[in-house]
Amino acid sequence: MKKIIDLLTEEMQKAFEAAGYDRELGRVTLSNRPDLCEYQCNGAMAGARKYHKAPIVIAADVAVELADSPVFKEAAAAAPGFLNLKLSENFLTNYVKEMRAAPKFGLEMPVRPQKIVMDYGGANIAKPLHVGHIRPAIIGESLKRIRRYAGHQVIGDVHMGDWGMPMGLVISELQAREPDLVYFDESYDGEYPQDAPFTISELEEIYPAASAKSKVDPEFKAKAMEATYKLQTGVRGYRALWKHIMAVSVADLKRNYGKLNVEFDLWKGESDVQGLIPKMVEDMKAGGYAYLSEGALVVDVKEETDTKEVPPCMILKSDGAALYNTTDLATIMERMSLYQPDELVYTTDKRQELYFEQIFRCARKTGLVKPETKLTFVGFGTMNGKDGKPFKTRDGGVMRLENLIRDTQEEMYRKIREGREMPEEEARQVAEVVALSALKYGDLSNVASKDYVFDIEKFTSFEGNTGPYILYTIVRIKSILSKYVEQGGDLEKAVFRNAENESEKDLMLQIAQFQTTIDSASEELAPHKICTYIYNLANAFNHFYHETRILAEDDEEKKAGLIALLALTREVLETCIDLLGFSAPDKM
RNA sequence: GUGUCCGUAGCUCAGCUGGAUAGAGCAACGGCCUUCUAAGCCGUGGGUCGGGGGUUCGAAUCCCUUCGGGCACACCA
Repeated sequence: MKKIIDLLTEEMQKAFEAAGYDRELGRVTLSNRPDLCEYQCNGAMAGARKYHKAPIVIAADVAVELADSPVFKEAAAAAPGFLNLKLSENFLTNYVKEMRAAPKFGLEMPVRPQKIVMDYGGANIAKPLHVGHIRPAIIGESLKRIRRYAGHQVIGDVHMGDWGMPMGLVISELQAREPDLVYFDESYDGEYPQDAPFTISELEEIYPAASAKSKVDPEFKAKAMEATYKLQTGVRGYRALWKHIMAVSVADLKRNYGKLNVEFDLWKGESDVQGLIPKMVEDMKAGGYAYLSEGALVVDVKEETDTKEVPPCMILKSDGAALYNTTDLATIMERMSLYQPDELVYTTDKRQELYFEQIFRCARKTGLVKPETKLTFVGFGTMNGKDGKPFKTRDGGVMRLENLIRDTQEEMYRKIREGREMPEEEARQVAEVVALSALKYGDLSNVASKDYVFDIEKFTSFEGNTGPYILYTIVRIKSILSKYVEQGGDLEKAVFRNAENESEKDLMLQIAQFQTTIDSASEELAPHKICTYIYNLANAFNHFYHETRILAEDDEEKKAGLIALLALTREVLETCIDLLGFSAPDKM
């Protein structure tokens, strides 16, 4: 179904036309003076010059045409030339009624759905996730859900760092500790064991140890480099060991991302595209794109219109080795051939913007992507501590993501026990759900590209613009609805009635903004717009709730109408938080 | 140096395809629970939208300039 704003604009355009003015002037917007009106149109002022008339005269002419409108209850011209609009209750009721009956609340599906690959994980093998991984996970997951809901086909890829020196370091350290492992016996030609010779916690200890050792022990470093080389050239035992590292690590990553309610369709990594590199490089040379500069193989990506200097995109280092660029370009190539996507979306730290600009230009120039393939970079800011600097543990280290989640859960648990009578077990479970909302809403409610301050007190608060406040609102609604059902009511049969007061109408007006919100959040890749929306919606509901008796209403038809409104509010809120990547408990 | 993002209430932030009196939350203060979750609701105080100039009937929003800050600028990822 059409967005409410479009229906209003159509009605307004008809009125402009009927009054003898250009219909294009009839654009309706949300009111910025809620005390005066619900929607407004500023077209009369824009048309003043064209028609050599005072804006107020034009506005008055148009208002006359709207006198019998079935859409507007009131259309008043106000100085200097505003058209102040109030909706007819019938129109609004029908609109929300239709929303509840329609799939996705009437959100229009794209004429041509896009196939989109989203790259948003960036986890590294053999290294635990840390706080730096939280933003790509939260934002990327939400963007994926939003675009999917908007009707597109989205493939999420974690794109792991699973190749290169870190792998060699782990293998060498393992060899130093357990030289007798069969993997290091080059004469061995039997099957390797099914089970890995280490656990995830051992692995997590091995890597930092190896990394530290390589910085002070040149001999060890040389060994690690050799191991890296052997792995990359396919020495059997090293490959087998690497597979163990992968399996153990990926299982752990899945568990940790799972805690964040983050899922990937693809668990591909840098290793998957290594085989594509030689041909890609050859093609770039053969096509005349790549040339040697200061010993390195590069592709120029400057453009005429540049106002800044854009350095060339490096394909191979001067020693002939591949680098991150090489892998990223090869990954683009692989994605194009496997999935033929219409768009590739990268969600990474905004500091990588120039880098991706180079990569995108290079991919375009060398024909890795089609001219119409969209390449999108979504850069996010840093999560800072209260001191305004990148978030650190108390002793200045990098905090594990697991610990950040755990701390948040504990804080949430403490608050629940403080404010509610709830058995410990249940409180733990509720705390988990609510903590996730605190973490995610705290992140997503900010504009993604900006830095934000991680304030556990603020995020876990039940007051103000927070995840817990949204959940609390949902829980209140759920509670009433379940009581209504207990008393023999049927949610599906509840029929809307016209709003009888301002707070009820305002709630309906808020609900009717759903499609507009989802559309712009999807197009602009902006989850914070959904946060703003549900905060407004939750406020509208709480205001309404405060002054309306629902279950105590004697008039059964009226009660059913209120219930229908509650049910729809709940459905919209729950849909929205699902797009943000969290959910609500039944009680809290 | 070049480019880029940002500067809005004491604090944390919305608003920026120009529109009426610049909005929230927190913090402060004051009200509202015999009634569906008071983790709620209502109200009060708090601002030269960094400064200056311009465009416009109208600028937090667009343009220029200036100050202050963050970030990025080929062999890291």
